[in-house]
Amino acid sequence: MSRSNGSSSVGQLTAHGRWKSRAKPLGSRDARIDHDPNTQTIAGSPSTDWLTNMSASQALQPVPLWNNDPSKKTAVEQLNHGASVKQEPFEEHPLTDDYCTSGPLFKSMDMDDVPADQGKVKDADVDMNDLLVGQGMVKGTERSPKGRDEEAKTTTDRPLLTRYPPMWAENRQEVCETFDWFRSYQGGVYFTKEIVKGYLLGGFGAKRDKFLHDGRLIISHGGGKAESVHSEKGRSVMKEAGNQQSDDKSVRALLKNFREGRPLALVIDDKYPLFPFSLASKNVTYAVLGFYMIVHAWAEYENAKAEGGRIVKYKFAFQWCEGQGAPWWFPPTREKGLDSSNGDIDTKPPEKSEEVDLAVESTSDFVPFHCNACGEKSPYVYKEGPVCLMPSCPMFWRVQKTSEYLPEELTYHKEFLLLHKPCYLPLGYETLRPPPVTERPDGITTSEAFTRGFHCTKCGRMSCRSEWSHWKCNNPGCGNSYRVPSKIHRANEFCFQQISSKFIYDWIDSKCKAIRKPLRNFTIGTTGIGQVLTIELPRNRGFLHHILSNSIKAKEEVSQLFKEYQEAANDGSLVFRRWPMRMHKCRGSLLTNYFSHNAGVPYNYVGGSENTVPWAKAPAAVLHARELIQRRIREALGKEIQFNEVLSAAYMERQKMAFHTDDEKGLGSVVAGLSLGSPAFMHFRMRKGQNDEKGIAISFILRHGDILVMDGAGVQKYYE
DNA sequence: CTGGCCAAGCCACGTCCGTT
DNA sequence: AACGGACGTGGCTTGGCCAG
Repeated sequence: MSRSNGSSSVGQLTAHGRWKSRAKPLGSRDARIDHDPNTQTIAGSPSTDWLTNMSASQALQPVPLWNNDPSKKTAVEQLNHGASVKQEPFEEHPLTDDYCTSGPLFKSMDMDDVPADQGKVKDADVDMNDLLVGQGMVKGTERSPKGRDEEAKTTTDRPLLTRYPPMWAENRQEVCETFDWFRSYQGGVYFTKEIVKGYLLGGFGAKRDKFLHDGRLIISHGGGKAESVHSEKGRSVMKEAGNQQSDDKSVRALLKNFREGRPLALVIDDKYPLFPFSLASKNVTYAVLGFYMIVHAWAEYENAKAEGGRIVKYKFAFQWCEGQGAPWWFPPTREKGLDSSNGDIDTKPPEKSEEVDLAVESTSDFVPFHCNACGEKSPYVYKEGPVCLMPSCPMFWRVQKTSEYLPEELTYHKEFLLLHKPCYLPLGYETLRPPPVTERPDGITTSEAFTRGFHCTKCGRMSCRSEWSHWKCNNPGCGNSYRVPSKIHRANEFCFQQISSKFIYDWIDSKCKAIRKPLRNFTIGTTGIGQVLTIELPRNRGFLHHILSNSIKAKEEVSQLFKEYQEAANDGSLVFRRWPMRMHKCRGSLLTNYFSHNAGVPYNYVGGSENTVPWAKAPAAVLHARELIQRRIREALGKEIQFNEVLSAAYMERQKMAFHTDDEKGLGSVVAGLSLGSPAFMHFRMRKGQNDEKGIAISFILRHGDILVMDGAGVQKYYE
């Protein structure tokens, strides 16, 4: 089944009780209590001092990393010009625009500049020193993908970074959840509506990729990977070699950025072979370089296994945008031409390539090549000949005199590798930093903004929101955290929220052959009346019981429970976390899209035993939830069930749990979920391999206090 | 031992359909 | 006609499982 929050700007909290055999508890994953969106509560742990070194008001200050206001020099610029290389403990700096870049990020840019008495650091400083990447060299050959060209090999022995990048992350989810300019979990080009916002330079380099002028000019093959095999109607089809890449959506978007002069953010990962420093030493997997402009875009023929032997690939030249200081990865001494003065070999970048030496900054316009055949202009890229670089032209990639294709080995035309005229950032591109999340007058801390990641102003690390109560920097040596105060909300605050739906309680696809039985009344306690709707699944696969919580007595009790959950989350006795998934396809760890807490037997699928507390240590709210679910099932269904696990899940706005089954080994045949807070949908569909209709078979709206019981092993066996 | 297949979550995008 | 939400599909990724 899958569950999603029905309303917007709400958070939810869910707890599920499941029954597992005593023998071997393996994970299970259903049953939850959803609670209201707006009321969301946040579990906080006041005992942890996440506000250390950072007051709430400070934390709310916008802190641009790359300041493009020319009247304000960035820290980098100041350093570059020899001003303000103060080495005060960064904790004492006011949190100004300059703080971020002149603080720890660049503190040990030049280790020789650090006064001797700085060796005696305060405790707090020790952490920050830990943040600095150690010096030394790293053998990078093992990281070089096969087929890398010669230039890549020259960078295999790369010095370590001497400081953390202003924005970096250990895994891709952290980048995508924190950095608005790159939200693509898979592709290397992030674009929306044909506008590219971010471009990832990764391990799949191409011949003649370049990293020049200290990274102010970068040449990379365009979006799209090597050969591409497309599947059409179940068959694998090799796409026609001709204009494969120009049809690529990401290439089209990149070309549009080029035409319209839109900047984009460049991101590198640790497999990018041309970056002159090694990111690997301190778990820097991804680092944001900064804003770049596409200054050249052209097509090339590339040899391929595909029929015809050649495919069209697009190449792009990116140039550093002015107004964001100098690139962060070079010591300021280098900018001043003093790079030899400190004699510190470890901080020196590798030898320049021949082409870099030849390249002198130029402000002249690049003279294009005019094609006689098609009349279009192309840049004069390679020494071996000016050629037409329009794939539609019959003279594409052919030398004009001989009509021969360009040779395999090519050398860049000298002038082509010069820096273009300076590229200035347009308005609206002031900062790459994510906007700060601010306190809301209604005390809601579960809106979508609160699900986004955290960019640490101390060490630059981007972190996912992994705990319900606050943000925490994932850098082990940093310890920075940030919390926005939240309120406890009552369930009836969410009553006004409606979810758009064509059904009131449930919906059954006629093709799935399930039978809805008549509404039945039952007795709650001695006087209360409850109602239950039962759906009988076909072929004896089991039952789905929807126990409604529409009597006053039932509502009172679940509202009290809802409050208990929020209080426990706030006082830290119940910690909701997002746990890494065991099975996923993204690089690095991938956290679930909801927060959870497990009690009883371990839930292996998410978190495993780490995510599980024994009953003796379970928060009272969890025990109460378990007791309530068991009692209500007894009253409504006449079944006596002892659940041996309660998984409590908390959802913020738009968070949800994907389709899954609760068929872990050791799980019993009954899994029940209690929803608290805002309404939520729960969907069931046939599992793969079943011959039944695809698509959602049965849906429920679960409102505050509703309990859904999945009764029978067949439910888990055939549905998800 | 190897190669093929599958997984969960997310985004981009196409289509359908209802509303403006 | 234009817009936008709902829904479905495809693609991406990488380690583990399983059949050959």
